[in-house]
Amino acid sequence: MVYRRTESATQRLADKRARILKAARELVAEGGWSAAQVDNVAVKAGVATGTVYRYWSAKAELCAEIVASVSSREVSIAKAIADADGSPVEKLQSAIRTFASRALRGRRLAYALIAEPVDPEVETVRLDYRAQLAHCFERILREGIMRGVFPRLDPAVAAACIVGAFMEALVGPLAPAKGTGARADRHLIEQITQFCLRASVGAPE
Amino acid sequence: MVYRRTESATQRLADKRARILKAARELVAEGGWSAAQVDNVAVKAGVATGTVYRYWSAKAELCAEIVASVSSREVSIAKAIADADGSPVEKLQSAIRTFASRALRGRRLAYALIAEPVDPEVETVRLDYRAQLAHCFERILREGIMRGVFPRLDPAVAAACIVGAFMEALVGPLAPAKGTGARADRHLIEQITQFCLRASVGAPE
DNA sequence: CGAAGGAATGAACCGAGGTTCACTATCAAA
DNA sequence: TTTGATAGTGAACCTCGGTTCATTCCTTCG
Repeated sequence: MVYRRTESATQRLADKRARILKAARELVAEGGWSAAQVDNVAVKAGVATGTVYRYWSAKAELCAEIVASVSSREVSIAKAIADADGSPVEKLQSAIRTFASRALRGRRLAYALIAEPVDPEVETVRLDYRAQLAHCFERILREGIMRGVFPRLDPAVAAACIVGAFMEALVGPLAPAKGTGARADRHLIEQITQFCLRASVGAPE
Repeated sequence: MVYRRTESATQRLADKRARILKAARELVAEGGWSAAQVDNVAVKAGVATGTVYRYWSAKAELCAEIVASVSSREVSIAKAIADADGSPVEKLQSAIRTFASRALRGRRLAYALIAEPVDPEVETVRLDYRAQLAHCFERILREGIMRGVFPRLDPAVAAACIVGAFMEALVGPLAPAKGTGARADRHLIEQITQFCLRASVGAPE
């Protein structure tokens, strides 16, 4: 008598896995990595502590999966922009604006994923994400330089500067997560975009 | 019979205090905050664990003092530049270059002081430092805008962008502390300066 | 229904690291 | 030299969080 999982049973498992993952992600989004203790996650997911270890062999793996799943979405968006048609200026502007506005929608999560350090294992995944993101900017910059519309600059350094600039301006000073309202957010995004654009392109509008 | 410390005894105490502080700072400079465990610090300072608590009531206080002492020097330098005579462009350039080159001399320490999170208590001190630093840039920017030599931009946001830009470009990608040599360092500093300058001033050279 | 095996449980375990404290060593005043 | 007070010691303690595992629950299949 071999136990064979029904389709619905498999589904239930997957659901539970997803539920735990979601709970963990939400905790990170609310209070950063330190809020995502295994016990907390379990409680929030309506599950026992040990159950978490049925799906991930260690906490670090769970965290890594959160980083990977959330950030892969962001990176693919950035890639799409970099690959699209259009002038480098437009693309750069679009990439910065898009990324900034998306990050603002979940500041705490964005901070946790971009800046807040974690276990070395998770760190690897996170740095990879950041590198990929920077790489998207780098490609756009490089294109602009080749076409002669951007001034001569080291694309790698400039890309890092761009990433750093909105990291700090968006999620850095907001550590106490002040909800400043949509109006202020728009202003912030606009200013950051201007800053990076001017730095990369030379002239603003 | 009242015990009164001799001058030399007081001196010895101060020396020991300084020695412990230095040991802790060096550990942070080598391996970040996590390397500065109380036991490690004590060993490095040639002192027993408990002795540390004779000079600081908690580890957080020791850490806070490290942050404060190192960063106050940096801030005062930045302030001096902001206060000096000269055109805003020159001052901005000088401030960025100075800060970047100083940070590069001790990347790991710079990272720990600028970016790496710690206990909330220490965090307060660190954020204060970062805010002061940003404020120096903000003042220079504001002056440039008032004089009409800088384009219109939100000085607070731009200052945050500047700080973030070199934070990322200088100490961000260097997590594995790659010693790239003086030549590469100079290039890096030059590029970052250009980037920030162009963003703030409009035209590069 | 009943056996078999996977899924879930949560209390106990364990290591890491900060902190304490009873004790010893040292120093200055009498 | 004795004595009162401070400095120094380091093993033990405590807390926090991740991990384990003996036990129980639940689902499938004969």
